[in-house]
Amino acid sequence: MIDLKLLQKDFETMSKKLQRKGVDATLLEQLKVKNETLKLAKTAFETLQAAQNAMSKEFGIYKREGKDISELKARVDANKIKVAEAIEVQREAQEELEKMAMAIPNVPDDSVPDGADEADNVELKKVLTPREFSFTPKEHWELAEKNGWIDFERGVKLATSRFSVSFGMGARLERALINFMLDFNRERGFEEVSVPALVNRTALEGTGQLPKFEEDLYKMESQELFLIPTAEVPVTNLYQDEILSADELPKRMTAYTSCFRKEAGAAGRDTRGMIRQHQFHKVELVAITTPDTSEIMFEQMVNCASDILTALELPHRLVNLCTGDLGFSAAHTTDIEVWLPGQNQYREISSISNTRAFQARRAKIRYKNGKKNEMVHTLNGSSLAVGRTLVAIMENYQNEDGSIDIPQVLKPYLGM
RNA sequence: GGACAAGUGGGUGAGCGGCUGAAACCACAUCCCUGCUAAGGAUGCGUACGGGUAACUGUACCGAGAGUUCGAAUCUCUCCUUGUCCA
Repeated sequence: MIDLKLLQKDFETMSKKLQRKGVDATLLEQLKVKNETLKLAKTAFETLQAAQNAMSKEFGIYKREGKDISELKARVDANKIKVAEAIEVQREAQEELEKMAMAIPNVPDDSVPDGADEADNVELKKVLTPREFSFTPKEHWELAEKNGWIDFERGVKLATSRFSVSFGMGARLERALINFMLDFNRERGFEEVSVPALVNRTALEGTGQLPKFEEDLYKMESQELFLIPTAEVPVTNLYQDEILSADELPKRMTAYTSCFRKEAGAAGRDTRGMIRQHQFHKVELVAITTPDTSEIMFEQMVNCASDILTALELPHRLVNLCTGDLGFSAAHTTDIEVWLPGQNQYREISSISNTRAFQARRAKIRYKNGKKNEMVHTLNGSSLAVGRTLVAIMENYQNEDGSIDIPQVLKPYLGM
């Protein structure tokens, strides 16, 4: 949620910044007016309610003293109608305001470059040099099928398109990667947590997936629960509606979960292979920090994810997402793209975001700063998407005959 | 799945429909006293939103929602959660 107080105080600046994210200026204008309306409605209601409370108190005194209450009752009854009207006005204003505010994305940092889509993202640095192949490297689906690691047809048979099944070394590699990543993260100070894969509406509103992106979520029919699109949702919401003490910050967590996405807007993209699946494994990093330390944490998280790829000897690069590619909740995001020689391009494998207080305001996560309660900063990042890592291993470690070498760091996890 | 019971502030735990935003205790914070490994005393100590330079003040919140009432932590209903017993 955007900071309504700040919007009120410095409308011009905030409006300009949000327009970079494509938010309609008139919508913000309306929001500001609505906020003022709500304030007036609140004051009106509270004044009436105060009178009501005062009269009710008098009522008790009258009765105790045996005085006649008929005149007082008439006054109180008349006021009661006004109170009822006032609260209705306030409730409506509140609802409308919330509806508008919840649909507005986070304010992008000034460091976020302008741009329409991923083509405008800015490369920050490259890590490791892609290897030279003496043959034409194959794409991962070809390698996966050739080695019997992944069966795309049977995934479709069991569910629908964009589902796959891993067999043998493919399945074992996934498990090895998950364990390797969790261990790696733990050594960097992230506590491992295991969380539900189904969450309620409140949790998804807290991290910003709802109300705007419901069409990309799988929803249960029997009750209002959704399959998580990322572990960011349950892990961040662990502390929803809590006031943390300063000395328990920063909180650093890592979790492995399956993630579920309808990929509603991605029809026709990456239809082959396991780049874009409805269900995929991911190891996630989540941090909750004080506002003044969130950028340091951000660096640590980016490094953590990048270092995993380095340990796996996978060439990759860091890019700063432009306004058009930036997610709803993020103030700024660094994507990590891994080199895929089969596709001859870098592809996203991790996304690390600082949402600053945006999610904290929605999820009501605060901490005690001296006497005052302040919003925390929340950050999240993948480290890494397991399926895509497997893809990267297949394409980067392939041999001319189609066989695939195993990265050195994974061998202990495979009993090799 | 069925029966019963309970859900109060960081914790334990009182609470008659008005004098309860909520006793008491513990924890915590500040101060005082003492000078020895521990104790005593004083005060303070929920959250959100609004008004005020400030002291302070208004409204709401006692699992959630709805209702009865001039007035609800306290009565009624629904739901959720937890515990116990039965299947």
